[in-house]
Amino acid sequence: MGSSYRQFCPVAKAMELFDERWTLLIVRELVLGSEHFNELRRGLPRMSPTLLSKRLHQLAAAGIVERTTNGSNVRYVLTPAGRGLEPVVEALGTWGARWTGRLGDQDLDPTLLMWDMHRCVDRTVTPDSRTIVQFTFLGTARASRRWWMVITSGDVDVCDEDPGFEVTVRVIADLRALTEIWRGELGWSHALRSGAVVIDGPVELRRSLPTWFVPRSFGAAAPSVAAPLVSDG
Amino acid sequence: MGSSYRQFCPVAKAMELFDERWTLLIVRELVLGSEHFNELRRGLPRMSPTLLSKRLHQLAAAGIVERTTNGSNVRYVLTPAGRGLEPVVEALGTWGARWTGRLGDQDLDPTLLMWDMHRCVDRTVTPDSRTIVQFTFLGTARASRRWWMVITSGDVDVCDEDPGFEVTVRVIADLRALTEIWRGELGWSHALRSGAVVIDGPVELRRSLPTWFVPRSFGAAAPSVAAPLVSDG
DNA sequence: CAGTATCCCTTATGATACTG
DNA sequence: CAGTATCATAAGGGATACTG
Repeated sequence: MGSSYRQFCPVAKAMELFDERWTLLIVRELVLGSEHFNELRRGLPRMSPTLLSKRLHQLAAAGIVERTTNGSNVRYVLTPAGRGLEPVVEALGTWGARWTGRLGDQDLDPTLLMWDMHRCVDRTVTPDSRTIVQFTFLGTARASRRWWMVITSGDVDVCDEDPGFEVTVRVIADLRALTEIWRGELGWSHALRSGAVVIDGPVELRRSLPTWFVPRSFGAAAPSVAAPLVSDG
Repeated sequence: MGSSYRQFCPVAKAMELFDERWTLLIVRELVLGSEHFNELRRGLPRMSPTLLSKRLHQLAAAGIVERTTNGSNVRYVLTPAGRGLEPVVEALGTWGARWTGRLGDQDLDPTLLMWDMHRCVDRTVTPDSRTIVQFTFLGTARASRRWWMVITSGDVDVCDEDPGFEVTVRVIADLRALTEIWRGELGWSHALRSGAVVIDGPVELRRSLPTWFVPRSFGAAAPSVAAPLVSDG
């Protein structure tokens, strides 16, 4: 943990734990349901494994995370204190959605977007049979341009290589547009009308696909209406 | 501001601003009503003026604070975006009060406690005439042992030198005990019964003094009932 | 899968003294 | 009162390669 502020104020005592880079984002990932080291890495791709490891130890020492092993199966789980952070993450997300302004180009990341979306598929509204959604992003480096999401009744997977199954429905999207949809700032209908996103496939799937992905994004409720802050992108 | 996380997540975008040391504590001070540079310094005594200045500029650049000058009078005021951080500070404070465990000795600070208390005097319940409360802390370095709070109808001042007025009521307290009272973890009545705090003066003032100070501490509502985290103090 | 081991280097920030 | 200037040190943390 960072060094002490030497203040009795509860805000200061809390921030002693969270004023270090990445810490609260790990908590966010855990709140969102990640449990394994490499799951966390996928949600925090810019973080070095060394640092992630260090932070997890710190969080465990602080009583926020518990590391449990079951044979060779390692899991990180929030303790009650860790779950108590959900309102903090929520408040930060709400503020960030409201006041943080337009995303910089560098904040757009197809890998992260696919990872985030794949864990928020509502399988009560997706087709019963195995469904493959192919995503193509425009204006993105070739390597991370094309993605496949394989939705089965038991699981959702994403990969950047053709899994070989026949594609059920295609999504061709401007990366920023889909990201903004995901953040709740842009509506599917508007994006489809403007052509920033195109859905290609059987009509009933084209219709329902926008309901398949249910952002658990914090603060998604409040699309920014008033003037946001200046972006420093 | 700290470097970018390169994530579109609103929590990450928010934490780009707040994962640097002191930043959110400055916001806390502003929320609590400090406006001038040296007021902020008093609430953040361990922060160097250079760093405070830097942070204020960062907060201004981020649109959270506005610096206004009126002749030679400089004020820092939260913008709407800054005021929007109140729920964040609140959530952190609530979490900190609930889960942060027993204060370390190094978190106890009579100067800070006096500064914090003096701005939370409820002048609707203090005597009408000028009232001087003398605080004496036990087990504290001589220099910061004795304080005078001068409460008038228009103002409240604290100083660590005898202002020369006749003392109206005396408070002799264990520093930790008064700090815990202030945090809402310990009741006045309990502290008075145990002798950790003694109030000396006219009976009606002895009775009412505990109501004079109304903590605006965040999260003071929830004295920690369940097991708090291990303190690393 | 679940991490460690290194290495380097920027940067953050604490301390102190000074100025308009 | 409201800050700047300067300095030295420690760390924080990014990148990459490697291990059980």
